[in-house]
Amino acid sequence: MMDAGGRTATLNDVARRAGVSIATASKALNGRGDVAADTRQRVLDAASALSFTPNPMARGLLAGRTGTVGLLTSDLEGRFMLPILMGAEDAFGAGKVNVFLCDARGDAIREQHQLRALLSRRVDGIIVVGRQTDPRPSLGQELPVPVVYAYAPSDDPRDLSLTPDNRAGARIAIEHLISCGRRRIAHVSGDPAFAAAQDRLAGARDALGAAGLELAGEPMFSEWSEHWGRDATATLLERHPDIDGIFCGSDQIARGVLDTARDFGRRVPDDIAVVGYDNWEVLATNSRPELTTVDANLQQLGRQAAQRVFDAIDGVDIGEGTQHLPVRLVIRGSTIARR
Amino acid sequence: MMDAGGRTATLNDVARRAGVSIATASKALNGRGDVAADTRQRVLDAASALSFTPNPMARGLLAGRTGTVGLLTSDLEGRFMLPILMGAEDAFGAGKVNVFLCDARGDAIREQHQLRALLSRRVDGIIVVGRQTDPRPSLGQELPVPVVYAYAPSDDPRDLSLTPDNRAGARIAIEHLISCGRRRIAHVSGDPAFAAAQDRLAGARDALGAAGLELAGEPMFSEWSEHWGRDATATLLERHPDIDGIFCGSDQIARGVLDTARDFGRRVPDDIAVVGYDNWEVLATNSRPELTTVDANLQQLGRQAAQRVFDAIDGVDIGEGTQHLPVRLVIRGSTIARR
DNA sequence: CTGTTAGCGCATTCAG
DNA sequence: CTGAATGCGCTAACAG
Repeated sequence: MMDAGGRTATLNDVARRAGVSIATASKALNGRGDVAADTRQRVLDAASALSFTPNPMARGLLAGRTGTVGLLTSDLEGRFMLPILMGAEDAFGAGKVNVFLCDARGDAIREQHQLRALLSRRVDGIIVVGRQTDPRPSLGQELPVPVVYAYAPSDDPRDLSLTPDNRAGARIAIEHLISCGRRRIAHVSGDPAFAAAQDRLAGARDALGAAGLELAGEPMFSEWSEHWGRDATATLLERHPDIDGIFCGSDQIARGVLDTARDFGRRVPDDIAVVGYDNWEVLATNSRPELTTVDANLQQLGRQAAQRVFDAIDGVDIGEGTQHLPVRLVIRGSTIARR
Repeated sequence: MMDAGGRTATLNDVARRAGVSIATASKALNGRGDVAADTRQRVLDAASALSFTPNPMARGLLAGRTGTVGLLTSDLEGRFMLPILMGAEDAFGAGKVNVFLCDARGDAIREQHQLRALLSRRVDGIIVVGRQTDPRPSLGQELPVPVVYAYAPSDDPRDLSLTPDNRAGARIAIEHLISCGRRRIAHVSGDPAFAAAQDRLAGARDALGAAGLELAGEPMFSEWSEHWGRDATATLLERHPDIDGIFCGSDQIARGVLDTARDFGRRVPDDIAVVGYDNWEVLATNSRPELTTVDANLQQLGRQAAQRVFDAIDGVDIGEGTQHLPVRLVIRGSTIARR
């Protein structure tokens, strides 16, 4: 990596060591042009002997590309950010692209700041990751690089946004409950101001309607917490003692639901089947019984977002509008009893 | 940002617009050398009119510094990675430094790969974040940039590592239980192969010994899960029905402990006080009762790691060896009853 | 097949 | 005070 002087090896060093010109060395290393086989080998040997790595700045200066992309998140804490980030990092890391991570902490001013920093670094593209599925303000159309929105869609239909299909997720959850023989299904969800809450309710009603059923009681909205899951279930079991299924707006809520069902002496899944949402493993696989839940395939979503940015950088038209990506149901013991 | 041709403005454009040479423009913008006040103003006006931002690649090519730092994590999923990452991003983001995120997925080969990528990008420094507090292989002493290890210390004492003080954490947890009047305290922890498990046990014994007490029964080790917390507690209450306090190796385990205590009709904290570890909020604040737990101040740790890298880049000697950073106890309802 | 030449955008000599 | 020239490390034309 460094010669005796502590300086990192340059193409010049490689060329000299191989006894060729700097241009030939460049071609040999990049497989460009025609280079004699043995010459190429000499260059490769010299390069590896010196642990030569091309300076991406010099390279980028020519190409006008930096081989970097910006990942602008609005909240690193978020449970949703991570799988997306991993997926993106995955897709990029495979190639020669590196990711600049910027956390705006959900602050619009700070986001502008970070955006400027990314642009001044000449990133080749940007992925914007939000923490909710509610539309967020667009970064605008005037940016010199392609932008893809992940999880939280942009409010401008000219942008490309990838977001999980909450409505379909709720549908498959309800269909599963119905296929388990449940007919009196209630819904306990989080803050009704969230698009996710509304979309999931809509999906649930879609599926119930298609089966000629209705929700047992009014949907119960409050907050995305275990506490609420517990409280809601207590109320629910009092008002509708005959319910045999509960579809929850999140795994956290579902955990609370399971707790209270247990306290009330209802067996899950025998008396009541419960479905969560998010497949937050630490919650879903540690409950009694383990939780059937909807997984939004977020890592996949992150990978796709990265792929779209790639494509856009390569000049491919990636389309626009909000695309709803498929989700999947993970079936565990809270809907189907273990043998 | 872009002129009519869609090209981003260069120093040349600024100079021409201001009617000066490119060298003068450079000096004016960077406050170097002597430039007449009105000339400087003309240049600044031109620059802002063109939204000029210096190309960091051209600049870095000259300076040898890039203003970027690499964050090499071994596992993005990890619950510990995040606060550290946030802290670091925080400390850097404040200045003119940006963070390259690399996830090695816990794979040594992949880590080498990422390391090369970071070095070839000429990062000015590197933070290595691990997912356990067990020592990890050093990246070596031959790197051309400073490296700081966070959470997982390096196994080479010549490296600088920052890791939470698990032993002290266990001590304050036990001291708190004792101060709550508990005398028969048991310990349920995770995988004994983890340094964290051993350090916490040692700290617990320190504090018990200092009070002339001993652990109630043998420490119980298995895995860091709710399931194990439940199973362990069942065994524990059978063998030692008189215990009045349980110190848990993690919040997950503590959740399981609370569950089983409840099943067995033991009131928390009246009959048994429970302390967790990690302050994983989603678990700790949603349990019944909420969980008293040890917080490792990870965000703080991340900030410090970033600061050390800064200092090292500036040529300050940052020392070496493993430094154990202070942790704190967060007291909630599982040890002190709510009024 | 190989080497020479000319920049990419910028900061820094050194002359004017 | 200002500007012309030099080079950071590399690639892409073109000559040889």
